[in-house]
This record gives sequence, C-alpha cells and structure tokens, in this order.
Amino acid sequence: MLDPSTASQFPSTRPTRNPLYIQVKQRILDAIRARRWKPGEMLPSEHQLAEEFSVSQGTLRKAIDELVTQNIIIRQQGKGSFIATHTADHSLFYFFHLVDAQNRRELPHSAVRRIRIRRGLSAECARLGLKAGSSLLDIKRVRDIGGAPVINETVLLSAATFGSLKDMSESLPNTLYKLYQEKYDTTVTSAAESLRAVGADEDDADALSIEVGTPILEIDRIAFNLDRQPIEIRISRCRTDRYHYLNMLE
Amino acid sequence: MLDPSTASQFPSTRPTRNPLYIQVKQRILDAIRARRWKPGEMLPSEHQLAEEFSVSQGTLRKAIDELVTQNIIIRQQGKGSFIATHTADHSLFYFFHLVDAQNRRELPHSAVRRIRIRRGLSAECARLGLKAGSSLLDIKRVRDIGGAPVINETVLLSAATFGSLKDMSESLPNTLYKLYQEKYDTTVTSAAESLRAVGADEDDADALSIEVGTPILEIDRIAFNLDRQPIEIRISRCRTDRYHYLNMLE
DNA sequence: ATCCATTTGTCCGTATGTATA
DNA sequence: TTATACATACGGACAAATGGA
Repeated sequence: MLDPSTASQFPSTRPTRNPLYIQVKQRILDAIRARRWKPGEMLPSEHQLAEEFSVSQGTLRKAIDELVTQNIIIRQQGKGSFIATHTADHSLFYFFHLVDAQNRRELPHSAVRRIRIRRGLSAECARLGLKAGSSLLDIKRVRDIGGAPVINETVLLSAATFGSLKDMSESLPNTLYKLYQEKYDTTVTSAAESLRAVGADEDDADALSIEVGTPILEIDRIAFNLDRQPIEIRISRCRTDRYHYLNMLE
Repeated sequence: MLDPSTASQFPSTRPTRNPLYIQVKQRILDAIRARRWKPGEMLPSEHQLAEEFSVSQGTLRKAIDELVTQNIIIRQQGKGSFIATHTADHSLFYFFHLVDAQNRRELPHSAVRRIRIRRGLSAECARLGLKAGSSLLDIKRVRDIGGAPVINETVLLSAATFGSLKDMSESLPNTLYKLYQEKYDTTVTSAAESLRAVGADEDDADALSIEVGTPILEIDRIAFNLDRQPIEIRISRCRTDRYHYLNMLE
C-alpha cells in the first residue's frame, strides 16, 4: 500500500535515472519472472552475470545483495547463488508467527474442512485485484499443534488461476506456498497481516473446541507475489491460550 | 571480551577472526556506548573514520551499512551520518503497529492513570534481568486516538535506573523512548512483542469504556537497549474494533 | 587425505556522481 | 561557486567454503 518500492515498477517508461545496481537488480528480477531459472536452481556465477550485464562484480554483487535481503535469492559461499524455494522451514520462519510459551515454532498439521468455488464478495475481489464477482476458491481448514486444534483458517484464491487445487482437496499439503510455487509459478515473497481480537463464532467454537464468544486472535493476511500483486487472502482465527503471536522488532 | 589469546585456544570450533568490517562495526558501537557521540550528533566523515580505524572507505562503509539497517545510525547524502534519535516519527514507525481501517498510523495521546514504585514479581524481575524482588516503577496509562480510548497500558521499568520518572508523573511525555534516550542514556533499538486475545477485565473495561469480557488484544512487549539487555516491559491491552495491529512481512 | 578449480566473501584504492550548505 | 559528505562504480587481489578429482 504505502510501499515506495512500487514506484520503481514501471517497466520501461521510467526515465531510468536509477543507479546501475538497481537496473541490474530489475533485469535479474525480470529474468526470474520469465522463468529463466526455476526455484532452487543455481544462477550463473557472479563473474558470469557481471560479464553478461557489462558491469563490475561489485555492482552485480550489490544488485544480488538486495535480492538476498528480499529472500528472493539465497547465496552460499563456495557453492553458488540459488533462486529461493518455499521450504517448510522458510515458510515457518517468515510467515508463521504462532509460538509456544518457550517461543518455539512448530509447523501445525492441517485438515481440510471444506473446499469450494464461489463468487467472491466485492470487497474480497477488490483486495485480490480481481473484477467484482470473480469466482474464488474458498478453502476452510483447521490446523492443530501437538494434536490440539489451534487455528480455524480460511484461504481465498482466484479460481481462474488456482481452481485446480479443488481436485486435491484431500491431499492438500501443509505448506500451501510451496505448492503455489511448484504448480502455479507463483512465489509469495511478502505479505501484510492485520490482527484483531474477536469473539469466537459458532464455526470457530466447533473447529477449535471452545465456547462461542471466547476471545480469539484473528489474523487477516494478504500475500503478494514477486510483482507485488495480491495472490491470496488468508484469515486465521487462533486460540491464544497455549500459543501466542510473536513479532520481533529490530 | 574477545581476547584473542583465549580465543585461539579453540582453533577449529571458534572462528576467532571476524571480518574486518564487523570488527569496525563493533568498535563504532563501543564508541557510541561510551557516549563519544550523543544521539543526534554527527559522526566524523567516512574518510576520517576510515583513517582512524586504518581501513578502506569501502570497509568502513560496510560497517556503517549494518548500523544503518539496525536503525542505530542515520545517513544523509551531502550532510553526514548521525546517531539515530527517538523522534516521535521513528517510534511511531518502528514500535507502534496499531493502524486505522485505512492502514494509517497516528500517535495516540496518553494520560497517566497511576504511577508507583513496587517490588517486582519474580517473573517480572527475571524478564528484566534483575534480582528477584527488585523494585520496579509501574506506570499505568490510557492512550486514546481521536479522543476515544484505545489502549490500556502498563509500563514496568527498573526503579534503580528509572525511579526518578515518578516525579514527572503529570508531565510524562507521549513518547517514552525519547525520554529514556535523553534522560537515561538508554536507547531502545529492538523489541519482542507477544500478542494474545483476552477478555477485558474490570480495569480494562473502566479504562476503555467497554464491557467486561469484551475480546481485546494484549501486546506484551519487552524492549532492549544497544547491548541487547532488557529495559522495559510494556503490556498494552487494546480495543481492536476501530484499529488493528498491522505487521508487514517482507 | 590432498590437491585443485569454482564460487562467494572480504578488502583495497581510486574515480566519479549527487545532494547539501 | 565552492567545499564537503555520502553514493555509486570499477577492477584487482586474496580469503574461505565447497565439492570433486
């Protein structure tokens, strides 16, 4: 929303007074978007890329520095640089903030409750950048940690893109972002989470084994792809009696 | 601390040789801790500092890069580099996450409800790194946005260090971190927030004009100084009907 | 177990661009 | 205009990690 970096997204109309390393970064990003390298694949060496873009290795390095801090590229000394993949660990660390009393993270297990395709409400379509009335894939699942249900979750996706997910309703994996990346060429790189305290409704009470009205934490997340376009709405309604949401500020 | 003679006793397990730019960063941090420059003050130029530490400007620049990303130093092209200060804007952006429906931040006004010195509970003292039974300064205040009460807040500090704050109970400023920095040589640079949904108790109900049991968001924050020592516990119990907690993940 | 090529990481010195006062 | 300070860019050198021969 208030992201200044969206201002640098104009492809070629830009007067391009940008620093060279920013231009190189954009060219690398374009190549990633064009699937020149797939997730997990190794990039050419810094020397080769510098040669290709006709810049010094220092400039190319600075370009990649930025992509590394954005978790788009992973660098490993002695091995090479790789397009980042959505491993369970990665998703857990960057996108999952519920921890136990000892601040430990544990990936919850998921069970699908219902999955269907429906017309989106106008507000939902607007948030996903879709035309009003577009059809959405609506997944409801309950996630539990250590056997106890903790999260009552709803996931909304454009059915035009992700509709075929409905066919795997039973075998839906735990880490959806990995699936988006592998099956739909969609890499989630950033997200915005809005948190509220609300009272459990009947659906929550049923899914989480609590009483109606119990205070629960609602996490409303919107996830973005490489192009900063909204991909997914995810509403997680969480018990916070044994787990809490941890946010490090630094 | 990092005595090289003792460190060399562990040749293979302990990488004794930090990169030069990390060493330089630590030396600059030490100088800041020693109050060589006060908050807001300008550092010597990169050229001068490079000379002083006998490193190249590139290496010095990389050291300062790290301090800039940690919000400890602010750089301004053409002007110089400065020790970061806790302006209201800075605190607002990094430490205040309650926003309105349009995702806009607004610094709330504060009114002190009660301020006193008491013996800390063992859990509180442990979290602040104090001996059990140490005396704490306990501040209760209500914060409102646009005239409506939104946050019922409790702040806990070591009375040994911050006890004199009690004398300004009426004139306590809105942005406490700025005060810590200016009056107590304590700069808050990082924090950890734990969020839970809870039901309002009688105190919350009274402060926030809501009914007992209304779901509210509890933010339990522990704030750290430059040395990563815990300084402050802050428990904010918030209405989230008109405002919500925004967390950007990127 | 050792050597060796490859790749990223660090460091240097220099030159030039750009913002500020 | 001028001086100062940070920002970008270059090219070269060596260190450290990795993995295969």
